[in-house]
Amino acid sequence: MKDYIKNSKMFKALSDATRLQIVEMLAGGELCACKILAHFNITQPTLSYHMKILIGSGLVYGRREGAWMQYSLNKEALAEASALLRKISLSKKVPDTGTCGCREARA
Amino acid sequence: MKDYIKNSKMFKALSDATRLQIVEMLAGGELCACKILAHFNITQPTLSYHMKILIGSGLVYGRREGAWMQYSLNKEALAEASALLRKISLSKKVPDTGTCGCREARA
DNA sequence: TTTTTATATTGACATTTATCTATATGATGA
DNA sequence: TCATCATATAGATAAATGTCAATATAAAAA
Repeated sequence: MKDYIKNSKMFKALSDATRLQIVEMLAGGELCACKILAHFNITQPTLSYHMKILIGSGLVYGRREGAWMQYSLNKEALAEASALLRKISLSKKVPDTGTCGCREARA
Repeated sequence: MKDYIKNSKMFKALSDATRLQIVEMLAGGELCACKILAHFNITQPTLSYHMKILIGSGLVYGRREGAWMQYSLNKEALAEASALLRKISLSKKVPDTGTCGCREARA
């Protein structure tokens, strides 16, 4: 899978305000689904849906502990996403060809 | 506006593979719309739509230069997004209360 | 085993998204 | 001014998204 597809999937997981808050909550350590649910005005199936997306993106791990689900961050994945954005933010300008070239390219 | 709403808007802008590629292209410096368009199999109105979203997210600047639109990165915004993810990826575990507490909370 | 608790899945639905075609606007050049 | 080029907007549409209620599944407790 092309990087920009994998990465866009990660950013998609972070593109929902609820999911972003969940990721921030998990920064403090592993949490049970019920604790996460208590912080939002959403139903249990909706949380389950969001967690599935977060896990599918690779940003979050889930493990069953008896009757409960425990969720935690994949910090490596977050660090990679951070590094990608940082690399772009630090990128150097490549000398360009002067003008735009739209007109010329068509002539 | 709450941070996680503003930030989720930024990540939403990056959550589309085409837009993510555009941001990566802009890492090399300012580009004219026509040059960006040439790299994708999308129509001009579709590109216009994506650029509007990127600008709305704060990640990209647009300026008109005569008949052309020149787009460039807001590197500060990218650095901020990167820093947010990095902060989360480096976060330390907060001592928890032991067990999950679902059962107890309900009793 | 039966009941209760925690989570997942299904199906429905309204909203948002990405895309196109057609057209409008804005700027250049003849 | 008129024709052309670059971009933006409008309207349509198919697909994806986020949400819920209802139900299924899995584990624990009685």
